[in-house]
Amino acid sequence: MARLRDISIDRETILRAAFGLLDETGLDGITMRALAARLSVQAPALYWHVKDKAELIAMMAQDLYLRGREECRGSADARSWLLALGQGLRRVLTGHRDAGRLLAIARPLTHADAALAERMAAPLGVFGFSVARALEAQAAVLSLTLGWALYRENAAMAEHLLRMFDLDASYEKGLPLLVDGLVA
Amino acid sequence: MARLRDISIDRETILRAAFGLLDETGLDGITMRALAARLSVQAPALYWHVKDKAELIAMMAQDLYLRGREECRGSADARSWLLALGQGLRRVLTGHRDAGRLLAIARPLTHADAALAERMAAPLGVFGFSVARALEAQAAVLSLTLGWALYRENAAMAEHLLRMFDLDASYEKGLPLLVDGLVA
DNA sequence: GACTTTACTTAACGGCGTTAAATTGTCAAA
DNA sequence: TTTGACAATTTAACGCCGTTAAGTAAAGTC
Repeated sequence: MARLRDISIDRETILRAAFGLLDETGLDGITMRALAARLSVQAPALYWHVKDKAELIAMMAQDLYLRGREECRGSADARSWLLALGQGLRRVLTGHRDAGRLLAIARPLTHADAALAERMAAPLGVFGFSVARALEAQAAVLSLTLGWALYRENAAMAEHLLRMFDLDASYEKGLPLLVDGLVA
Repeated sequence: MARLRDISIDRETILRAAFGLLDETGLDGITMRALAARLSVQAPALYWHVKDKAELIAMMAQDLYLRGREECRGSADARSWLLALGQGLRRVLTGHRDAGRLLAIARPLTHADAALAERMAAPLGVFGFSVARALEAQAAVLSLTLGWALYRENAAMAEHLLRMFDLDASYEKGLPLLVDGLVA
């Protein structure tokens, strides 16, 4: 497996390096050249593993979503599942610089078919939600969470405004309000 | 006033042209050269009126926010005011291509001081909200709305998924849930 | 050992935001 | 009525970006 170099790159190492670069330099700092340099490689080498930059961003977005959804497993009812979804994604998003902006500019999944929709709806289906209602509820929670993350990333605006109210505590308060309505 | 050309450009015409360009070509289509061409001008001419592209995007974002807030005026109580805020902004965002993405990447206002915070909180203050509670409530509504707009702009993802649930109707349902909790 | 495949390199292209410098038209003062 | 300051643009260019094309060396295959 070892070719020209002792360890060669693959999609996984590229993804990890991209998150490292994101945290250090922000979304604007993610360039193919900078990412390649971090992997001790020339920029065009990345195109062997990744179609283009948009696909890389989409990979990162999907990774964030999946990590956010991990916390939902084991929830006892729809209410706690939706709360865990929101808080899980929020924790993941606050854990990476510009993560909200990244999700905002990421291009959507290429193949979103009915099977995917049903897979996404399955966890809430266990608690008696129809597919449509499950997707609606998730969309609401994810929308609120993503919007909040974007608010939070506007640090300069938050600078003065955050002294006048607690954005994080506000989310903790707002999320249950929405979720309670969704499960009612 | 007429100089080299019959009509010269100013910040207002630039802003309008930028929205026209946004609607026709999307966020990626907004380049200083394309914007200049639309105004029959060379790109560097824009820098006489606008500091840089980030300022232009910030101007557009502010314009969207202000237009969204216009519908709130005349609301009789906090509940209807917050509902009007959400629906107003949502209507503005759906009226421009990539408007959500634009808000997501726009850099925050440079001078967000205590006076601005109080001005933002004033309308809800009339209905007995403290400054902190007013800012919290607005942040919640705007977060949900912005998040929803971003969802909506992912048309390809929506393509198949939207056949399984109605995103717009879902917002109409989700917003009151949140607002009812906020005013309770 | 010849041939293919994998995974990279070097070189380059066009487009981007932005800056510097030159240029042109307008207006006020001399 | 010429002169000079000023406003608003032009031309030219720089460095960076994503991306593609073509070349190349190591590893796998027959």
